[in-house]
Amino acid sequence: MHTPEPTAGSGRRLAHPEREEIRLETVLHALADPIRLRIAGELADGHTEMACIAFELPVSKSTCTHHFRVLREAGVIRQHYEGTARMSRLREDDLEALFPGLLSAVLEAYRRSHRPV
Amino acid sequence: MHTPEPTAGSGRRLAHPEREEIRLETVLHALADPIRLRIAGELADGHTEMACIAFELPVSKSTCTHHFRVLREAGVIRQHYEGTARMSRLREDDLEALFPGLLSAVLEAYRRSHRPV
DNA sequence: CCATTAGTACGATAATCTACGTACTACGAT
DNA sequence: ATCGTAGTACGTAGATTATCGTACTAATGG
Repeated sequence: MHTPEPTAGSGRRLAHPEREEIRLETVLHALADPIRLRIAGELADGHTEMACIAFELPVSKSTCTHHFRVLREAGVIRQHYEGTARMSRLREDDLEALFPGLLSAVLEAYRRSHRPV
Repeated sequence: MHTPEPTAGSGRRLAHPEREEIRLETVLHALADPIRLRIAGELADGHTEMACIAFELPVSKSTCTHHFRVLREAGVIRQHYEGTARMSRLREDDLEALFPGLLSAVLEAYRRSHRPV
């Protein structure tokens, strides 16, 4: 096997769960971390699509990679490459279909808790 | 110190966070565990008030205590003694005031995921 | 070709979490 | 007073998680 992978699309492969594979506990766990909740919050508020670097998170690059992977594997975000940048967006349609009102309630709660009143 | 505590009320003290102290991340974390999600689900569906033993959870007594404490300290449930039984109920009013729609969305999602269609 | 940029993979470490058993306490009933 | 019931407290083992640094890769631009 000298031709390991066709390297389809933009070159790098990203594993996403299918809609039916998304589990409630996993989604809640993904959103229970402050860094990841903030990522979801920023994706929801204005920046529907963002590269990882644009978040300016208070953690190292590799920790950042880790958190985006947790969100992606939980089914909270969808990622694809654009050049060297990995763009992320919320899977609002899938989550809404599976767990109606859940994501929007979390995001609204996030706004209330983390923004000055 | 021979009179350690007034032992008020039903005898044993239980620490609950005030409404303002309840944090979104902590609530999500509390609900992200399968056992605790199930507890919340059973409290929501018919048994507004239940003793710990009545849940028949597939874990030991001490683990059971642990999970109820996580839920209580997160602000998800309120507990009080009735004889030797510790009764639990969801803090629906507090959670609804803080995070509107969140608890009901989680519970509805739980019903969809964990009950046969 | 070389440098830069954006991000991954791997390995380590420290913290946190879940689970358990054992010993204990508080209440109610006999 | 003693017993059973419901649950806690404590110590601990094992798993998972968050964090980091270092080394690497893939795309873009000189």
